Amino acid sequence: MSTLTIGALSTQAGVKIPTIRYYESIGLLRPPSRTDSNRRTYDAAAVRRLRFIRHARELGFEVDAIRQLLTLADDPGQPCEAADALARAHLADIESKIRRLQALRAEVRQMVDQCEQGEVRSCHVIEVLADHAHCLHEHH
Amino acid sequence: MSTLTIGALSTQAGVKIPTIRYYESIGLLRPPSRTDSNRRTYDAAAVRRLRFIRHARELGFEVDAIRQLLTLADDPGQPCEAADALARAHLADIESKIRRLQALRAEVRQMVDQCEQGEVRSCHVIEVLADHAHCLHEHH
DNA sequence: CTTGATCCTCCAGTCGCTGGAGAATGTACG
DNA sequence: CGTACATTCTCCAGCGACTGGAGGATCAAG
Repeated sequence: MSTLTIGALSTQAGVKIPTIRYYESIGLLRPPSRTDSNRRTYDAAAVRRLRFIRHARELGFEVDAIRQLLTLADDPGQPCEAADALARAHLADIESKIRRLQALRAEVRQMVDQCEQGEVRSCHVIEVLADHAHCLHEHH
Repeated sequence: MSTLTIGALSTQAGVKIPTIRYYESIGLLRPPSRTDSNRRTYDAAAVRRLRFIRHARELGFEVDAIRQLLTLADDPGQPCEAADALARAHLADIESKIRRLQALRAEVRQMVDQCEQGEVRSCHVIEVLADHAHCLHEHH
């Protein structure tokens, strides 16, 4: 038998059941056929599609980007510029997040390193938070 | 005159008005006194407190951590271990986020670099997403 | 036939805001 | 003094991407 319950799809794709229903509700997954008793039934294509989604989410793609990637994946004759552009945009996004976090790390690290474990009165952590002027950079 | 309207507090602390009201609603800012016509009135201490909050948020501290930091800052005789521990925990969190993003960057970069700008049929971006086996690492 | 697993829908909550509706004030100008 | 515009008030809904609970129906096994 090649039809799957939502539970089977969940385990095969590694995505929780409420999440699957959520994906359906936002149009990432097409509404599947149903049994007489109204239960969702899926096929192997649904497993592939859901794995694609899961993988893209794990790589940090937003749902909107995934929606576009799925449209592209469904239409194999198209040029792949669009997919490439989405991935490049995502890469740029990741890189900017890394840079920002590295700057934060420097600030917080400095804060922690200068703490002399005394009283709050003279705590560097508290001081830095209270006064921006202690910071490495003007703008975070 | 040393009392401020919410608008003045907003500009002096660099925090939007709805956000100030939100902070009050979640207990980060204490409910201020009011005028006869029910408008909030603040003083210089409120500006300092709100700047502290803003700065901590800019450094990526979660609201819950800020709540604890504020309690500590209000009680200057306490040992600063607790503040230090919060900051260290935050530093560890930032570092783990950086590591995770660097791993993602490697995956996505590889995906993008191997794209040959042909058709979607043979697009590396789509292929990688469709099949986890193409990835650098087993687990993201 | 009964038990327990699985499924259904609907709704509320998470986090940290953000913004709109609609009404009440405050301030400035003529 | 009136009018216009700015500011404030409260309440409520929405973002993104889920997560989980309530309450009820159905299925599979013993």
